[in-house]
Amino acid sequence: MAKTRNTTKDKQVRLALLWGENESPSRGPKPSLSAARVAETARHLADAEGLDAVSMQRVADELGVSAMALYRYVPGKAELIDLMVDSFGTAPDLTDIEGGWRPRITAWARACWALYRAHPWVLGATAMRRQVMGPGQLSWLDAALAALADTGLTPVQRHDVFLLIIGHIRNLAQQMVEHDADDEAEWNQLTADVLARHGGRFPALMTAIAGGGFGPAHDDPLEFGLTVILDGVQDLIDRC
Amino acid sequence: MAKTRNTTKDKQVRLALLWGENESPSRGPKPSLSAARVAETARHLADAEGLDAVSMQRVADELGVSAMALYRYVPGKAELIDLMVDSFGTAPDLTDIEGGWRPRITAWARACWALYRAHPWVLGATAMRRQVMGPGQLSWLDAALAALADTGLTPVQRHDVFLLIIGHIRNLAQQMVEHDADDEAEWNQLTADVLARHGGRFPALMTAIAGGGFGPAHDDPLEFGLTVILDGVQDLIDRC
DNA sequence: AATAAACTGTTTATGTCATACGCGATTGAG
DNA sequence: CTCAATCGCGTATGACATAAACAGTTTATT
Repeated sequence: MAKTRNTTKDKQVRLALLWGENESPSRGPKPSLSAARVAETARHLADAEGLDAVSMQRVADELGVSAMALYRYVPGKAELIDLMVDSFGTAPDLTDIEGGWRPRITAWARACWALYRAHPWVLGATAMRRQVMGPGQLSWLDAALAALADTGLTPVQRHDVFLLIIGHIRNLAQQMVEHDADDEAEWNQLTADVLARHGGRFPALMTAIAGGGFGPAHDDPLEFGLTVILDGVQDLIDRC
Repeated sequence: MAKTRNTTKDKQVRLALLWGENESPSRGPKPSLSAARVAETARHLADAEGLDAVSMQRVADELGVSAMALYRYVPGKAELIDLMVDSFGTAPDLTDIEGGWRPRITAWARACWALYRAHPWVLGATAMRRQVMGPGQLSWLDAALAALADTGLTPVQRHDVFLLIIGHIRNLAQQMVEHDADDEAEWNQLTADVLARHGGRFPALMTAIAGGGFGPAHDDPLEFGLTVILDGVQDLIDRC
């Protein structure tokens, strides 16, 4: 109950924190930390050891304070994660890119993918929960929509295309998280054993495996899906 | 450390459980439950109250046993969730569908999407962790690959197309989880307030909002992305 | 039939987590 | 100078997964 209960006040606090709109207090001791510093520490921790390593206790240890001290700067863990996600700064400037919408949105996608690949925990930090967008995330959204401005698509369609592309990137990130080289081989072996026993029930799968369809991942995982999606978008544009 | 440590034995146990390959013991009292019954109970719980409601304690309560009793049937929570996911049975038969690959894979996608929409927790149950596929999941994979058999694409390409489509479905499910009608309006209002203060930094976004690009979701969320992707796949086929 | 082994469900304990509550210390506003 | 606001912290609390030890039950072996 309390978990899902969100008052409007809570939401305002959450947004204000993200947008740096909190007035600083006049009385009392000088704070030794700041929300940004806490978020930065948590981010380094996530980069180094993954999202699971980010507990309030651990972040506090890293900063040399007690766990409860963090709550003076951040309302709770959810808001801390919001801050971590938004702390990557704004999207790169794509306005100089020549050649129309396709090179521009491609460059956007590559930049976004680079971010997800460098910081895989962002996926877990933004999955399965209401996303509260701060200036950083909004700038990425803005950049993508700007890249699609001259397509002739409607605003709704442009938004849909954006969702499709970010979705593709997130899917790749997901597949990457699951991927662990030494583990991979072992699973493949065990699954092959199982299939040897039950393979008859999955003819298309057996054919695909025999044809190498489950071999090692591509050099450039983004390429295939992005091409397919953008070809489809081109068709959509042509139809209008 | 212990969390990520998986021996080969563990993996074999996990797969055997999923494939129902465990020999039943000869001595000792008759078990009052079974792995399948535990999984079924957990699944009902997840359907009714979401994945967060599925704790070992809660599932045990539901079955009228102590929490630890479950460990006689399931090695741990992760394996229980594997079972829950795989308990949906096999994919529908698509071989009767006329008109080539496109109607077939479309039917597959709609069936898959229906499953995700009816049981949104499946997304959370399969995200961010190594997927152990049982007979149920493999049958869905097999059906999708079979639908793409006559495209002339390579096995690798067919697998990639599959990943693209399942990814699209999962993205929609993700967006659906985040969506909560009463909540939605409130967030939109608060975000609009923020944008009124900082909107100048996001011109393309402001244009999109003014043009209705962030209005209510589509009647058929699957349609747009699926059409774009399959058009792209058609282009790919034509190029070969 | 007697015994031992295998298996049952349970109680109790451990460790991790987020976070509510209240304390004494600090400090700027009046 | 005084005091209320604010600081950082210690100490709960309750949820969670699961390890360990135990007592009762059933069957295979002797």
